[in-house]
Amino acid sequence: MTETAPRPTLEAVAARAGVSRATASRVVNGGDGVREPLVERVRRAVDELGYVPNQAARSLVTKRHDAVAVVVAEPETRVFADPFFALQLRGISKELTAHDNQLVLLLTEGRDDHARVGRYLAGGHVDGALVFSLHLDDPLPGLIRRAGIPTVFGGRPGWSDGDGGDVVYVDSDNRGGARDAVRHLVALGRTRVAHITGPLDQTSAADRLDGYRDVMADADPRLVVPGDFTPAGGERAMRELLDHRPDVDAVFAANDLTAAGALRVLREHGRRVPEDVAVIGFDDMLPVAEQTDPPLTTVRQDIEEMGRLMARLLLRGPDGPHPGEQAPRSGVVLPTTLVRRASA
Amino acid sequence: MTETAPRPTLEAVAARAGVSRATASRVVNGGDGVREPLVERVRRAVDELGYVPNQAARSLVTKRHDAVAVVVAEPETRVFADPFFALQLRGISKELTAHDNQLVLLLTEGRDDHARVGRYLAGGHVDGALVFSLHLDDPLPGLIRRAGIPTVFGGRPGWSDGDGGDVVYVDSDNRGGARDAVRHLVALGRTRVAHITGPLDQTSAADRLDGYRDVMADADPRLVVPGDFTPAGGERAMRELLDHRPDVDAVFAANDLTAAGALRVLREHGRRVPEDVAVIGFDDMLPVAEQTDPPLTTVRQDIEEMGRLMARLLLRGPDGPHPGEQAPRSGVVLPTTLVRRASA
DNA sequence: GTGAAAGCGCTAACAA
DNA sequence: TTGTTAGCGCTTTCAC
Repeated sequence: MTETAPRPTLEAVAARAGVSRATASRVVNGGDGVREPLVERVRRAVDELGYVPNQAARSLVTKRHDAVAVVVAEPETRVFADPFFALQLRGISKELTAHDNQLVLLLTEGRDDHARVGRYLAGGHVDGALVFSLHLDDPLPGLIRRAGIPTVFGGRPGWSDGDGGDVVYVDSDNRGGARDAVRHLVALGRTRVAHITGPLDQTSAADRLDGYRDVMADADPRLVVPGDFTPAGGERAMRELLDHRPDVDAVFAANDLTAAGALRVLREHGRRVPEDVAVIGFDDMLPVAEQTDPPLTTVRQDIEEMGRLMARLLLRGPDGPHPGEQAPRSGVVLPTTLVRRASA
Repeated sequence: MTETAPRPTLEAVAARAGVSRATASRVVNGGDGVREPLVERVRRAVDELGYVPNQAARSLVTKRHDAVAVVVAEPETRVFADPFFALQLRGISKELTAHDNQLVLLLTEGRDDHARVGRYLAGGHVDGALVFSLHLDDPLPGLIRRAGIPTVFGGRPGWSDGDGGDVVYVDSDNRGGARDAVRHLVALGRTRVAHITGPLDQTSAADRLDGYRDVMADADPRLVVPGDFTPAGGERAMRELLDHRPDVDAVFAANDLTAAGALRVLREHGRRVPEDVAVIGFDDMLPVAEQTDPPLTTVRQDIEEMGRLMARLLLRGPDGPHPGEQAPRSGVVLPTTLVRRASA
């Protein structure tokens, strides 16, 4: 990596504009309290020299970094196999950019990485962290709390906080969305509504199951079969379902991928969808939901907005754009909507 | 964003270990030329205090940042709708982590963003950039070259470099992979092999078309129809194909998504795959290729490895881990392999 | 081998 | 309003 040409310093700008470094600094940082003609001269000098502030020097004294870490625990490849995370990332990026913050991405792959991430966060490189922690037993949240930097979680964390829930997170209404889906199936006249769950150590999956149970309180336990958010898991579960309860007339799958798998098995067994079995997914992952046969009725969540909101909450601290307005001390839950297509 | 507790400085470590700041610094940076007992004492002090070096202070003097920007131009949502980019990102992240570098993600959404990114890169926040620039007319590459920082491109850039090709990039062998695919179809005895292209302003798509032509030099031009890397585009193209050349007996689709669309239309028209029409995709995007009906024969590229390699090339400058070993002055092309499943 | 001291580029008191 | 000055925490000559 070759060394680049030395860039002009504030000193150079000040000299060229015929002012002190302090005044030049003031102009660069907004120009409040500097008389117009001077502002003008400094601005010109900045342009002519192509001056860009040295962030390291600035951080050294301000102790701010205008950077936010996005931490993604990634025990499984799955996290990346669907566009879910990418969409959140995009929302986050947009919001951070709007506030002139940089996005530092921290991907973790195991124990060693956890230590590394903990060190990084504790090391004061960033002003805050956005964390995607998927599992109940994830050590990451603990590490991060110990690092003592402002944090917003993506999805409701699985652990309960010892001292009473001042954990900030953004989640979508998994339980409510599941309820809507199942109610829709019931309204369609289905009476033997099954549920293929997600991995229940993730709160999103657990919440969806709860939503199902809210409506189908006393359903046959055999109508609930475990899945894992993958198409293969959906196939397996659907076979089991067909085995134990061949009379099943509706399936609420924990996500679209699972539903896609179920759909395939149903076709394989000659069941018509939705005539014989109605199917509903969750996520409204377009590339999946629109491409299944038939297209999938599903529960939509605004994933990009979740990302934006996370960033907004993080930035909205005492030093944030709205000093008065306190960040919430716990979770924010975004609504979901049922999207009707052909499968139910 | 609340201010966190003041962290221990090198000064504190030195005091605790009973050495000078300079010695403490030496130990923290590897400990060369410091006598063992002192090293030991400093190490202990670091642990006890939980000392983490202040990166801003360090950068201020070293002018290095141990950070690399990943720039992703994202004119279309598509970039994120497939796991392609996510996989590269993962490869990049792994490699950077191994070299203690941070990953700063820069997502761009339009003209304004370009200026912002240019400023950031020129501003000396990072030691280098990994750039994904998809289109021929993208202004980003120019901006970045002007920023004058070491850069590696993901995919062969569409523009040719004025002063003779010292553009470093990593690509996979799109042309060779396409050739293999088409040859395989020919070997199957197919004589009317069609190609559904990708967007031809992307070099990957253009190269795949070239590969097709290498083998099918004098095919009916109507066997080549434009697609856009999406399933919808694949459907459209397949319909056109069936219209103009109902006798088509094989299709090489520019990517798996396109192939999935084509497959659907073929089924719709009662054509059996592979009996009536053999189909091959490109990418081996598992969630797509394995889940189509029938599972897709396709050309695999090692996407994660591309990411790793990009990072490795960037880091391998004069200051990198292998000072002697120069980075290549142009492109590195990774091989592809044909993965046989049921569709051809 | 170790320490003293200078200084990276910037902001923020404080004086003027 | 503007300038002077003192660091922020670290690395790196340069003496010792």
